[in-house]
Amino acid sequence: MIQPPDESQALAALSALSESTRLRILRFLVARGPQGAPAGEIGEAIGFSSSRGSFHLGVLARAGLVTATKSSRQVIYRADTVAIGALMGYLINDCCGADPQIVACCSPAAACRPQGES
Amino acid sequence: MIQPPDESQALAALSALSESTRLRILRFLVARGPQGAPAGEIGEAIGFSSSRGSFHLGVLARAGLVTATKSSRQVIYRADTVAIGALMGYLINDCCGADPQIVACCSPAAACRPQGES
DNA sequence: TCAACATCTCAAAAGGTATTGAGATATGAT
DNA sequence: ATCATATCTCAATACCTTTTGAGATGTTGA
Repeated sequence: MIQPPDESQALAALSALSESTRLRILRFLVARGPQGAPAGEIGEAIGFSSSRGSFHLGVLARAGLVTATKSSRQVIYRADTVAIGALMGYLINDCCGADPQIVACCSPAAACRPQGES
Repeated sequence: MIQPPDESQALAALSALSESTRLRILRFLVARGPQGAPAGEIGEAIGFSSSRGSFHLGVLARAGLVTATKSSRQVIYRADTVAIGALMGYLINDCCGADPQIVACCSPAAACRPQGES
Protein backbone atom coordinates (compact mmCIF):
# COMPACT_ATOMS: atom_id res chain seq x y z
CA MET A 1 0.00 0.00 0.00
CA ILE A 2 1.38 3.35 -1.03
CA GLN A 3 1.31 5.70 1.88
CA PRO A 4 3.35 8.85 2.23
CA PRO A 5 4.70 9.98 5.55
CA ASP A 6 2.29 12.40 7.16
CA GLU A 7 3.01 16.06 7.51
CA SER A 8 4.29 16.00 11.06
CA GLN A 9 6.71 13.21 10.21
CA ALA A 10 7.90 15.15 7.20
CA LEU A 11 8.33 18.30 9.29
CA ALA A 12 10.40 16.42 11.85
CA ALA A 13 12.55 15.00 9.07
CA LEU A 14 13.04 18.36 7.37
CA SER A 15 13.87 19.98 10.66
CA ALA A 16 16.38 17.20 11.37
CA LEU A 17 18.00 17.76 7.98
CA SER A 18 18.24 21.52 8.39
CA GLU A 19 21.35 21.45 10.56
CA SER A 20 24.80 21.15 9.17
CA THR A 21 26.17 18.54 11.59
CA ARG A 22 23.19 16.31 11.00
CA LEU A 23 23.32 16.69 7.23
CA ARG A 24 26.96 15.60 7.41
CA ILE A 25 26.07 12.62 9.57
CA LEU A 26 23.41 11.55 7.11
CA ARG A 27 25.78 11.92 4.16
CA PHE A 28 28.33 9.82 5.99
CA LEU A 29 25.81 7.12 6.84
CA VAL A 30 24.31 6.94 3.35
CA ALA A 31 27.83 6.51 1.99
CA ARG A 32 28.40 3.72 4.51
CA GLY A 33 25.48 1.76 3.18
CA PRO A 34 23.62 -0.95 5.08
CA GLN A 35 26.62 -1.68 7.26
CA GLY A 36 26.24 1.64 9.10
CA ALA A 37 28.69 2.91 11.68
CA PRO A 38 28.97 3.08 15.47
CA ALA A 39 28.37 6.46 17.14
CA GLY A 40 31.99 6.91 18.11
CA GLU A 41 33.27 6.40 14.61
CA ILE A 42 30.78 8.91 13.21
CA GLY A 43 31.91 11.39 15.82
CA GLU A 44 35.56 10.88 14.93
CA ALA A 45 34.87 11.19 11.21
CA ILE A 46 32.82 14.35 11.55
CA GLY A 47 34.31 15.79 14.69
CA PHE A 48 32.06 16.13 17.68
CA SER A 49 31.96 15.22 21.35
CA SER A 50 30.04 12.21 22.55
CA SER A 51 27.24 14.25 24.08
CA ARG A 52 26.87 16.41 21.03
CA GLY A 53 26.83 13.35 18.81
CA SER A 54 24.30 11.65 20.98
CA PHE A 55 22.07 14.70 20.71
CA HIS A 56 22.25 14.93 16.92
CA LEU A 57 22.01 11.20 16.32
CA GLY A 58 18.98 11.20 18.58
CA VAL A 59 17.32 13.91 16.52
CA LEU A 60 17.95 11.97 13.31
CA ALA A 61 16.70 8.75 14.87
CA ARG A 62 13.55 10.36 16.32
CA ALA A 63 12.87 11.84 12.89
CA GLY A 64 13.09 8.33 11.45
CA LEU A 65 15.97 9.12 9.11
CA VAL A 66 18.41 6.74 10.78
CA THR A 67 18.04 3.58 12.79
CA ALA A 68 19.99 2.72 15.92
CA THR A 69 20.77 -0.83 16.93
CA LYS A 70 22.78 -1.83 19.93
CA SER A 71 25.64 -4.19 19.29
CA SER A 72 27.36 -5.14 22.52
CA ARG A 73 28.77 -1.89 23.80
CA GLN A 74 28.42 0.07 20.62
CA VAL A 75 25.35 1.56 18.96
CA ILE A 76 25.31 1.13 15.21
CA TYR A 77 23.56 3.84 13.25
CA ARG A 78 22.34 3.32 9.71
CA ALA A 79 20.69 5.65 7.21
CA ASP A 80 17.11 4.56 6.63
CA THR A 81 17.05 4.89 2.86
CA VAL A 82 13.41 3.89 2.65
CA ALA A 83 12.44 6.69 5.04
CA ILE A 84 14.64 9.17 3.21
CA GLY A 85 13.09 8.12 -0.08
CA ALA A 86 9.61 8.44 1.41
CA LEU A 87 10.44 11.99 2.48
CA MET A 88 11.62 12.82 -1.04
CA GLY A 89 8.49 11.27 -2.47
CA TYR A 90 6.35 13.29 -0.08
CA LEU A 91 8.03 16.55 -0.98
CA ILE A 92 8.00 15.95 -4.71
CA ASN A 93 4.62 14.35 -5.12
CA ASP A 94 2.48 15.50 -2.20
CA CYS A 95 3.86 18.96 -1.63
CA CYS A 96 4.86 19.87 -5.12
CA GLY A 97 2.21 18.01 -7.09
CA ALA A 98 4.93 16.22 -9.05
CA ASP A 99 5.67 19.47 -10.87
CA PRO A 100 7.65 18.43 -13.98
CA GLN A 101 10.35 21.04 -13.46
CA ILE A 102 10.93 19.76 -9.94
CA VAL A 103 10.79 16.08 -10.90
CA ALA A 104 13.29 16.74 -13.68
CA CYS A 105 15.93 17.69 -11.13
CA CYS A 106 15.91 14.37 -9.38
CA SER A 107 17.78 12.29 -11.89
CA PRO A 108 21.55 12.11 -11.31
CA ALA A 109 22.27 13.86 -14.61
CA ALA A 110 19.80 16.68 -13.99
CA ALA A 111 20.94 20.12 -15.03
CA CYS A 112 19.29 22.23 -12.36
CA ARG A 113 20.48 25.70 -11.65
CA PRO A 114 21.22 26.55 -8.08
CA GLN A 115 18.80 28.71 -6.14
CA GLY A 116 19.16 32.42 -6.65
CA GLU A 117 21.77 32.20 -9.40
CA SER A 118 21.36 34.01 -12.72
CA MET B 1 26.61 24.48 -16.22
CA ILE B 2 25.43 22.00 -13.66
CA GLN B 3 25.88 23.41 -10.22
CA PRO B 4 24.07 22.33 -7.10
CA PRO B 5 23.06 24.80 -4.44
CA ASP B 6 25.73 24.98 -1.80
CA GLU B 7 25.23 23.56 1.65
CA SER B 8 24.28 26.78 3.38
CA GLN B 9 21.64 27.48 0.77
CA ALA B 10 20.29 23.96 1.15
CA LEU B 11 20.22 24.35 4.94
CA ALA B 12 18.28 27.61 4.68
CA ALA B 13 15.82 25.97 2.31
CA LEU B 14 15.37 22.90 4.53
CA SER B 15 14.93 25.08 7.56
CA ALA B 16 12.34 27.14 5.69
CA LEU B 17 10.46 23.98 4.74
CA SER B 18 10.46 22.58 8.26
CA GLU B 19 7.57 24.66 9.50
CA SER B 20 3.98 23.76 8.89
CA THR B 21 2.69 27.19 7.84
CA ARG B 22 5.49 27.57 5.33
CA LEU B 23 5.06 24.08 3.92
CA ARG B 24 1.39 24.92 3.37
CA ILE B 25 2.30 28.20 1.67
CA LEU B 26 4.67 26.39 -0.66
CA ARG B 27 2.09 23.74 -1.49
CA PHE B 28 -0.41 26.46 -2.26
CA LEU B 29 2.01 28.36 -4.48
CA VAL B 30 3.21 25.29 -6.38
CA ALA B 31 -0.45 24.47 -7.08
CA ARG B 32 -0.97 28.01 -8.30
CA GLY B 33 1.70 27.62 -10.92
CA PRO B 34 3.57 30.48 -12.58
CA GLN B 35 0.73 32.90 -11.94
CA GLY B 36 1.46 32.95 -8.21
CA ALA B 37 -0.70 34.72 -5.66
CA PRO B 38 -0.62 37.99 -3.71
CA ALA B 39 0.29 37.84 -0.03
CA GLY B 40 -3.22 38.68 1.15
CA GLU B 41 -4.80 35.88 -0.82
CA ILE B 42 -2.30 33.36 0.51
CA GLY B 43 -3.07 34.55 4.02
CA GLU B 44 -6.80 34.15 3.49
CA ALA B 45 -6.41 30.71 1.96
CA ILE B 46 -4.16 29.42 4.71
CA GLY B 47 -5.30 31.59 7.57
CA PHE B 48 -2.79 33.94 9.07
CA SER B 49 -2.45 37.59 9.97
CA SER B 50 -0.59 39.96 7.71
CA SER B 51 2.43 40.23 9.99
CA ARG B 52 2.67 36.50 10.41
CA GLY B 53 2.34 36.01 6.68
CA SER B 54 4.97 38.60 5.98
CA PHE B 55 7.34 36.82 8.34
CA HIS B 56 6.85 33.38 6.80
CA LEU B 57 6.83 34.59 3.19
CA GLY B 58 10.03 36.45 3.98
CA VAL B 59 11.66 33.28 5.26
CA LEU B 60 10.66 31.39 2.11
CA ALA B 61 11.86 34.22 -0.12
CA ARG B 62 15.18 34.60 1.69
CA ALA B 63 15.67 30.84 1.34
CA GLY B 64 15.12 31.23 -2.40
CA LEU B 65 12.11 28.93 -2.53
CA VAL B 66 9.68 31.63 -3.64
CA THR B 67 10.04 34.89 -5.53
CA ALA B 68 8.32 38.13 -4.65
CA THR B 69 7.42 40.75 -7.25
CA LYS B 70 5.62 43.96 -6.52
CA SER B 71 2.57 44.62 -8.68
CA SER B 72 1.11 48.00 -7.85
CA ARG B 73 0.03 47.68 -4.26
CA GLN B 74 0.18 43.91 -4.04
CA VAL B 75 3.18 41.62 -3.77
CA ILE B 76 2.88 38.52 -5.91
CA TYR B 77 4.61 35.42 -4.59
CA ARG B 78 5.49 32.50 -6.80
CA ALA B 79 7.05 29.13 -6.05
CA ASP B 80 10.50 28.94 -7.60
CA THR B 81 10.28 25.46 -9.06
CA VAL B 82 13.82 25.57 -10.36
CA ALA B 83 15.14 26.31 -6.86
CA ILE B 84 12.92 23.62 -5.34
CA GLY B 85 14.14 21.17 -7.94
CA ALA B 86 17.73 22.14 -7.27
CA LEU B 87 17.19 21.42 -3.58
CA MET B 88 15.76 18.00 -4.39
CA GLY B 89 18.66 17.32 -6.69
CA TYR B 90 21.11 18.35 -4.01
CA LEU B 91 19.52 16.10 -1.40
CA ILE B 92 19.20 13.11 -3.68
CA ASN B 93 22.44 13.33 -5.58
CA ASP B 94 24.89 15.23 -3.41
CA CYS B 95 23.76 14.18 0.05
CA CYS B 96 22.50 10.73 -0.69
CA GLY B 97 24.86 9.72 -3.48
CA ALA B 98 21.88 8.99 -5.73
CA ASP B 99 21.17 5.88 -3.65
CA PRO B 100 18.88 3.73 -5.85
CA GLN B 101 16.37 3.12 -3.08
CA ILE B 102 16.01 6.86 -2.52
CA VAL B 103 15.90 7.75 -6.22
CA ALA B 104 13.20 5.11 -6.73
CA CYS B 105 10.85 7.05 -4.46
CA CYS B 106 10.87 10.15 -6.56
CA SER B 107 8.66 9.03 -9.41
CA PRO B 108 4.96 9.81 -8.92
CA ALA B 109 4.04 6.15 -8.87
CA ALA B 110 6.67 5.22 -6.32
CA ALA B 111 5.66 2.74 -3.66
CA CYS B 112 7.63 3.99 -0.71
CA ARG B 113 6.73 3.06 2.79
CA PRO B 114 6.37 5.92 5.23
CA GLN B 115 9.05 6.49 7.81
CA GLY B 116 8.84 4.37 10.92
CA GLU B 117 5.96 2.22 9.71
CA SER B 118 6.10 -1.57 9.80
C1' DT C 1 36.21 -7.24 41.06
C1' DC C 2 38.24 -3.46 38.74
C1' DA C 3 39.47 -0.56 35.00
C1' DA C 4 38.64 1.01 30.43
C1' DC C 5 35.39 1.93 27.02
C1' DA C 6 31.09 3.42 24.43
C1' DT C 7 27.29 5.86 24.84
C1' DC C 8 23.65 8.42 27.00
C1' DT C 9 21.52 11.87 30.30
C1' DC C 10 21.22 16.11 32.59
C1' DA C 11 21.29 21.11 33.68
C1' DA C 12 22.97 25.58 32.53
C1' DA C 13 23.85 29.10 29.22
C1' DA C 14 23.42 31.23 24.78
C1' DG C 15 21.19 32.02 20.79
C1' DG C 16 17.49 31.43 17.41
C1' DT C 17 12.46 31.27 15.94
C1' DA C 18 7.40 32.17 16.02
C1' DT C 19 3.41 34.91 17.43
C1' DT C 20 1.11 39.02 18.65
C1' DG C 21 -0.58 43.59 18.16
C1' DA C 22 0.48 48.29 17.10
C1' DG C 23 1.76 51.11 13.78
C1' DA C 24 4.61 52.61 9.60
C1' DT C 25 4.77 52.92 4.45
C1' DA C 26 3.17 53.09 -0.02
C1' DT C 27 -0.38 52.72 -3.59
C1' DG C 28 -4.83 53.51 -5.71
C1' DA C 29 -9.57 55.42 -5.74
C1' DT C 30 -12.98 59.20 -4.62
C1' DA D 1 -6.22 65.84 -0.13
C1' DT D 2 -8.35 62.06 2.03
C1' DC D 3 -9.44 57.46 2.70
C1' DA D 4 -9.14 52.59 2.20
C1' DT D 5 -6.17 48.86 0.91
C1' DA D 6 -2.01 45.83 0.87
C1' DT D 7 1.95 44.83 2.92
C1' DC D 8 5.84 45.37 5.90
C1' DT D 9 8.41 46.58 10.32
C1' DC D 10 9.07 46.61 15.10
C1' DA D 11 9.31 45.27 20.00
C1' DA D 12 7.79 42.17 23.44
C1' DT D 13 6.99 37.61 24.77
C1' DA D 14 7.29 32.79 24.80
C1' DC D 15 9.29 28.84 23.32
C1' DC D 16 12.70 25.78 21.07
C1' DT D 17 17.47 24.39 19.81
C1' DT D 18 22.33 23.81 20.33
C1' DT D 19 26.54 23.44 22.96
C1' DT D 20 29.14 22.42 26.97
C1' DG D 21 30.91 19.76 30.64
C1' DA D 22 29.99 16.64 34.36
C1' DG D 23 28.65 12.46 35.40
C1' DA D 24 25.48 8.20 35.04
C1' DT D 25 24.83 3.63 32.79
C1' DG D 26 26.01 -0.48 30.96
C1' DT D 27 29.60 -3.67 28.67
C1' DT D 28 33.89 -6.05 28.00
C1' DG D 29 38.34 -7.86 29.33
C1' DA D 30 42.18 -8.50 32.75
